[in-house]
Amino acid sequence: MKNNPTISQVAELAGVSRATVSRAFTRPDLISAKTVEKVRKTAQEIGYVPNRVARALSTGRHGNIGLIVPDISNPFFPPLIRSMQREADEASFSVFIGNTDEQVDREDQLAERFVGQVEGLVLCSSRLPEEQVRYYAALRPVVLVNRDIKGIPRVLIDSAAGMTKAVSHLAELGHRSVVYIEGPSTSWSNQQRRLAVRKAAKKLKMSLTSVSANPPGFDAGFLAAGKVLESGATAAIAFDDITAQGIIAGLAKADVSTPDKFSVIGCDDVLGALTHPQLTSVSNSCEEAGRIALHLLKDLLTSKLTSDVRYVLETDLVVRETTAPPFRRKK
Amino acid sequence: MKNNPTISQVAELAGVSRATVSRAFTRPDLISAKTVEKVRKTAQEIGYVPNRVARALSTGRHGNIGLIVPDISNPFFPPLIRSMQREADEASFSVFIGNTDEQVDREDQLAERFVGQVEGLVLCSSRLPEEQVRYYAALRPVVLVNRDIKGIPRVLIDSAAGMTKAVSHLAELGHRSVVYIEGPSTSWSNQQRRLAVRKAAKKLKMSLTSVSANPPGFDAGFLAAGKVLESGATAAIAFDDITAQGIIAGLAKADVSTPDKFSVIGCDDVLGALTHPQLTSVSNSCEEAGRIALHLLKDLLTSKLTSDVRYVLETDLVVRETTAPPFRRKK
DNA sequence: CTGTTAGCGCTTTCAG
DNA sequence: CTGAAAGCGCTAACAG
Repeated sequence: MKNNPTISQVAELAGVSRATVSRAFTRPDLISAKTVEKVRKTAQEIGYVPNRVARALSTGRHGNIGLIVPDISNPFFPPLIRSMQREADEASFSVFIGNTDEQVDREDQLAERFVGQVEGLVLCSSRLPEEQVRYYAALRPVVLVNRDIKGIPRVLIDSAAGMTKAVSHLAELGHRSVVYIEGPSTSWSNQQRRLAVRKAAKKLKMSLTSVSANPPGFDAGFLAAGKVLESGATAAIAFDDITAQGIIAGLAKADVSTPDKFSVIGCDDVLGALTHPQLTSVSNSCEEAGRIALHLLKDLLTSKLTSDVRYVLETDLVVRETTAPPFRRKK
Repeated sequence: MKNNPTISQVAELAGVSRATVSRAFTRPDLISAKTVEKVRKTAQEIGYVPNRVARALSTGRHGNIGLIVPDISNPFFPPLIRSMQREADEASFSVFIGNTDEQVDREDQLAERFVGQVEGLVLCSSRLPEEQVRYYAALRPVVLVNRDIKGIPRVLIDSAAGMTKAVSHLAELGHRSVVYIEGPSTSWSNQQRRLAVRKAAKKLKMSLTSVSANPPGFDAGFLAAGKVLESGATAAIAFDDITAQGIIAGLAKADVSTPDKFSVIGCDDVLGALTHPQLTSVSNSCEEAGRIALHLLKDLLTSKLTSDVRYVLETDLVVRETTAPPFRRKK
């Protein structure tokens, strides 16, 4: 179990050279069928499995890539990881997964650890300083998801369109005052979302305030509910779905029901129809993002990528059950 | 970007031997501080990063492990992956992630690909035939999660205890009639859960019926709501949380609110506090499962594991807001 | 403290 | 079609 059989042992037992054994596994077309057969059989017998590390050192290729995400428990990421994985498998790539728990130093640490043993890196919602990202990008091909750095291939899920629609939707329902619940200030996504909401509100002449819920999550949303109420708004748009749910729970605690007395819109649409009432949310195409990111990385690895790629995925509003006309509070 | 600087280049530029450069990175305590400084600096300048592949070949250790799960989008797994990752990081292990989409051949393929480049493997809910699992276990240390194979270290999540408590909980609230929503009939988990519910109901002299929701999921639960109502029960225990949410939604559609008019309990506790009202559920401690699995693997790697380990994790009931005393329907 | 010398296991020309 | 030989980049005794 510890010392694995090597190519030499197979060679000796099969009565051939090491080169032949090697070829039997990598270029079987180059040697006679019966030799392949013989080699494979004896390999099987002694439990020989090619050592990919040695192979990698020799060829300079190992087909491993690294994927770093801030929080795998955030339902936004699993579909992305899954689709990326799938795309990776197609090219027989193995993927290292790294979870940073939203901490920059852990992200840096993981990237550093990965960079010496991968052909390329995909950084999702990276919180690393730009120069640090560039450092890694200089070492190995890097693709970014939801982080916009010029010169580094990136796929961005642009919530702007969806957010704009969200504001319009609220306006149509009659809301005049809305509050935006902010995510991490360093997050590109948050910046996009905030900006879009701000613009739309201005255009529709709605009043806008904002409340922070950082790091985003159910608890942060729950805690933010008080301030949301104080804001005097009649509707909230949250940085993400989980935070939105927290707000709904927090409001309920204060006897403010959704959507009768307060409207709430989430973002990312990761909960789907799962909750009750079902959350109105800005959908994203994170599966597609994963697929495309890996595609870009593959292209990068085969030098097929020449120009600066900035792939933007649009979003849309999915209206469900947490939005309704505003409730006129007395007093 | 393609040809990375090697130890030799650093050595030459720094005017030392390759061994010294190597030591500057791996055993800095063995050489003078100023040499370390000098080496590190020139390395930095030319963008040298130790090649972990070469290092691995030389030392025979690379600290990589493989993790294979059936479906990363199933909310059951992310927390497990996350805790495993965390535990792995502590020992500077990097983890390969593999998603099988519940397909045996993909699982086999991933395991085969991983086995040549990892120190150990963790297989979650493996669908592989036992002999195949044993094959991999002979090649590399393997730890199983939710798969019970004698002789291979495994951690099992046992829903029985939690299910029993769920039934008791309902009994204490005053319920006399409960309905169990079945998952896949071939699923070991479902069998285990159904059996536990049946036993507990019998013991507490409660009447029990069952309704199928197969394949489990939100829609199946939603559709099952009608039958749940017809059953005459006042409470339901669902095979999993998602199905439970579907039932709640289905009941709501029929103007039966939870928990005032009907109590619902889920299983797996993957939704946490996310929903409103928050779902009462049977927790499965999958985080702990991940942590322990990795711990076992580490022990296995350092030959600290002697006897056959079969670690069983108990489950517990997490009472939240979807259970209440029974509503006495008129008529 | 630092340099020299062998490999780790595999692939890959280059000959036969 | 198969073998011999030369590394891939790094580490690890063993000397100095």
